[in-house]
Amino acid sequence: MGHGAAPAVGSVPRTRLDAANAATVATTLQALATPSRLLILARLREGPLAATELAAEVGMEQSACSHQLRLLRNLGLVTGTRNGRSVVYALYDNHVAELLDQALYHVEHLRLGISDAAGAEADARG
Amino acid sequence: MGHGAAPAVGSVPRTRLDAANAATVATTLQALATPSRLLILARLREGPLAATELAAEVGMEQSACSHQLRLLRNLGLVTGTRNGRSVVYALYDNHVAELLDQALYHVEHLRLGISDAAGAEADARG
DNA sequence: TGAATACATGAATTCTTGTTCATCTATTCC
DNA sequence: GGAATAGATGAACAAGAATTCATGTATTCA
Repeated sequence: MGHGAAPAVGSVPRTRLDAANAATVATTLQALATPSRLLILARLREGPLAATELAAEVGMEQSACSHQLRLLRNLGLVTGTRNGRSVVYALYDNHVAELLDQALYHVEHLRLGISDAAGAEADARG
Repeated sequence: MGHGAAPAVGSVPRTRLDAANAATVATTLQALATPSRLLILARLREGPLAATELAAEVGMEQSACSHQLRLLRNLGLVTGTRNGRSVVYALYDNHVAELLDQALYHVEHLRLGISDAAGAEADARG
């Protein structure tokens, strides 16, 4: 396969995935499946921030960012707490931060093997 | 907030996420953002399997499953190796397995706090 | 060689989703 | 109260993606 086994980063209890859970899990993971939301979460990973500043930092329009923030709130990934005129957003808890970290880490390492995978795939198609 | 900090499961090097990377990372994470692919990956997590059997086990039509498998192959998440008439699919490497494990683990724990988050959110809007 | 099994693929369709635009609510300060 | 700032939200639009259907390719076996 040309790609050795990766070192285990951390061992985590395995969750059994049935068809019923798949839908809800997929819904939550969709939060990480778009560049805009990924940037939002990555920025909040570094600390809380008001909505407008957040939009500015990730280069989105206020409205678009607000829509995405609502989605992330509904998924329970971020919280928004009013502070005067502004609403300060933050990651909900450590699970979100770690989910992000793990996702970025593994995806980055996966991309190192993509050309490799393409080659193996070509062989398979033979 | 009603939700304490989660115990750190494993510490992983932080990846800096800029706008350029966000798109490619999001593309890869989309593999986990759909019930069908999630079921496919979860099944392969338990061991390699031929395409038709895989489709049967996750309850998909052969064609639909094949389309998703192609996508997963192009992302470098799974490999398909021909074995006689059948093509045996497997997770590409340990990073895929761990990404899956971590995602399932954290999402499951996130969902425990969702009603909590909804409450906090209502307060914030108040 | 011909039938049967196992996958792959292209086109079409339908559903979902992200963004924009316009507008609306809430809060602060005069 | 009125203006200004900060966010939220609904409708509309555009783009993307998942599934189905029909068909194509590859391999085995008689």
